[in-house]
This record gives sequence, structure tokens and C-alpha cells, in this order.
Amino acid sequence: MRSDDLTAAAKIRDAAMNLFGERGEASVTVRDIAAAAGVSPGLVIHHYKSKDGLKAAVDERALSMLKDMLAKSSDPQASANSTAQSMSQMTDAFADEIAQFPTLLPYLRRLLVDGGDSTAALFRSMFEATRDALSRMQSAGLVARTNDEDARAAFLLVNDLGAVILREQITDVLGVDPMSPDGIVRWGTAVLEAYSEPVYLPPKKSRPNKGKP
Amino acid sequence: MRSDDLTAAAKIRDAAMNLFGERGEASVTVRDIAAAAGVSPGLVIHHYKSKDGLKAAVDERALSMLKDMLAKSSDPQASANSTAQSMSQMTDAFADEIAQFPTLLPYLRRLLVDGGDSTAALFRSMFEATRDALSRMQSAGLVARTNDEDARAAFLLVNDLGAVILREQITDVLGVDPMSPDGIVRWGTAVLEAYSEPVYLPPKKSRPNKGKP
DNA sequence: CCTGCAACTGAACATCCGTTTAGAGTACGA
DNA sequence: TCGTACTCTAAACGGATGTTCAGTTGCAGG
Repeated sequence: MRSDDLTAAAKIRDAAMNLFGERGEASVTVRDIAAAAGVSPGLVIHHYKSKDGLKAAVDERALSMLKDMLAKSSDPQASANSTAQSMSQMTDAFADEIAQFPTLLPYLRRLLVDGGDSTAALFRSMFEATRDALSRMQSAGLVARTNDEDARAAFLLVNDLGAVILREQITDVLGVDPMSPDGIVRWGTAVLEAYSEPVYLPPKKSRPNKGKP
Repeated sequence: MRSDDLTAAAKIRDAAMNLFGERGEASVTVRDIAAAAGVSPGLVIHHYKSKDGLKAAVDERALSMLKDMLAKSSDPQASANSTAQSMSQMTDAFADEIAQFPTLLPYLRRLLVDGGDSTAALFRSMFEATRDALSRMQSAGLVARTNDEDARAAFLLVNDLGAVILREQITDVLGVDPMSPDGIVRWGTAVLEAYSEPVYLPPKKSRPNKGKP
């Protein structure tokens, strides 16, 4: 049953995750998926009942992978070495996780970008996790106080997700993938600097402003 | 020719920009566009030769509108009142521009999200504009110095575009559209605070870290 | 008036889509 | 050995899609 390499159903699911992440569900046909998985179009429907059923299975799989990944990266933080983590250790751990599931981030990007109810639920749960984590860090004196915790949490979350969504464009202008082992250090350094030291300085007579929307 | 309301070709183009921005090109049919514009499917092809031709015309139109909008919002900054602009004035001006072309931002979102060569070119030009603006502001003492200007410019740009891309999700969790007259004040305040005062505080013994990818 | 040209429509066309169907091959227990 | 259940394929079906085509309208210029 689960013999040599992978079940045909699993091969179909993985191929679909790949293609959906790259092109979006609407631009990927059942025949594309079948060809990528090396099976007939009929088998795709046989295993997943319909294209929507396959999409649901891929969604479930991706959310499960994401949950595992987030759990794995927050567990050791609270267990063994509580305070001794340097940023490079953090980023290295992330880069490892990302490299282990190369199809997850592109698909997460699609989940966020394609809209719909599952997108809203996913974003909301990430938002609440971020807000709670910031609240805890604020109590621990690691994060400054603010008048609008919701807006700040949403802003920080959007920034992280923005790097996931615009990963390809960032790679293009910086010359390095911000989710690669090399790039994540450079990106994380810039992020940490922007959040730790002021970017905009108070002017002499008026107030600071921005240039782009 | 350009009589009562709008040319049929223009109506088709505007309807297409609407639908493309909402659902993405692949999910919108020529018949959908024709119905929204109140014409026959054949006329769509007659005017734009093909669906791809229509897409190209819509892209061109959107980029032209974006260019106008960015030009209009950087002109008065250098002309009349050079330093007396408050943040609320800035955001109000932006909210006005956005409200004037309600279909532009959703389509810009699609341009960024759908990928392709035009996406890369658009992002790169925005990146260079951001980097140059930051460089000028740094010379004027309005922005702090950094070791990696490219990474910082990309980061700030990605954050702004993230709000455009995830606008709907932000609206959902904050209860207010960050691109609306009300919401843009709240969002802009949080952004300005995060960039002007430290978010992450230096811990006593170790270094700060983050919670989300 | 009428000739020509552009806007426009309704119907048709070929193709592609998701899905169905009939059946071949195989494993496994009775 | 038979039968049953399961995986899988090839072919086909109905419907939707982008595009084409023949033809009608309306209008500008000689």
C-alpha cells in the first residue's frame, strides 16, 4: 500500500500543492496535476471526488504542515535554553524548516492571496497568535508599550507575511532569496534593526513623513 | 465618439479592471466582462483583439493611473509648503486619491500578486523610488543611517505593499479598512510609531527575538 | 443618394475543461 | 479457484471558453 516511494494519492496531492502554489488553482487543470503526478486524469477525481475536494485536501495538508512548523519553532523556545537564543540561531532554525518543506511557503502565499473564508480564518488565527505573543513579550519587558496593540500586531504580522508573498520580487531586487539560509540573515538583520532603532528621526521644526503609499 | 457616458471600449476596459482586480484574470471570462460592460462578447475581442490584449490594455491603464497618483502626491511636497505637512494631511491626501480611483488598489494588488515580468518591473521601479527617497531623507537628517540601505528600502516597501495586498484581512481583524479615510489614520499612526520608536527592547541578558515567521 | 467604414450583435466553431463510465489489471481472503 | 474490493486507465460526454464569422445598424463624406 505505502510501498516504494509514495502512494499515488499522495503524489497527486503533492503535485497539486506544487502547481497550486505556483500558478493558483484557477490556472491549473486536473490534467496538469495528473501529468505532474504521472497518473491519469480520472484517478485524480477517483481519489478526491472533485477538483474542489483535492483543493480541500491540499489546504488541510498545508495547514497541518504549517501548524507543525510553528509548533516546532516555539517549543524549544520555552523548554531547554529559554533566553540563550541568538538571532542567527533563530533564523537558522527557520531556514532549516523552510528548506525541509519547499512547497509550503509558496502555497501559504496562495492561501493568503487567493482570498475566501479559509484565508480569513488563517489570517485571524495568525493575528491573534501574534497579538498574544506580543502581549507576553510586553509583560516580559521585551517589547515596548503602545496605544493600539491590535494595529501594531496587525502591522507586524502583515510585514512578515509581506515577505512571504513578495519573496520573488525581494529576491529580484536584493539578489538573494530572503527565505534562504543566506538571505534570511540579511533580511532578519534589516527587520530587527528597523524594529529596534528608529528609522524616522524627529525633524527640527516639523514632523516626519513618508514617500510611498 | 466619446459621447454621453463613456466609449464602449472604455467601458469594457473599466469593467475588466474591476473583475480582474476582484477575481484574477484566470477566473474572469470574456462573457463576464461583456455582461458587466453591457456589450456582446464579440465586441470585446473586436476592440482588444484577444483576452491577452485586453489584459495588456488594462495593465497599461492601471500603471498610468498609478503613475499619475504617485506624481500628484509628490508634487506638492516639493512645491508650496515644503515642511509644514502633518501626517493627517498626508494621509487625508492619500485617502482622497484612493477614493477617487476605487478600482486601482485592488488591481495593483493583482499586479503584484499574479507574478510575471510586468510585476517584476513594477516592483523594481517602486523599490528604486523608495531607496532614492530614503537616501534623500537620510541626507536631510529625517531618516537614520543603516548598513544595508537596499534591504531597508525593500523592507519598508514590502510593508507598505503588504497593507495593500492584505487590505481585506486587515479590515477583518481591525474592524476598519486601512485604506479608508478613518482607517488610514489609525494604520498610519501605528506604522509611524513602529518606525519612530523601538518596538523590540534590548533584554537584560540576551538578545530580542521574534515569534512569527 | 449612396458608398464605405466602423461599431456592434447573435450564432456558430473548435478546443479545453471537469467529470463519468466501462473495463483491465491485481491483490487477497474464503 | 472463485469472488470481491481496489487501483488505475482510456475514452467519451456535456458544458464552458476564447475566438471567428456573417450580417445589421448608423453615420460621415462625395
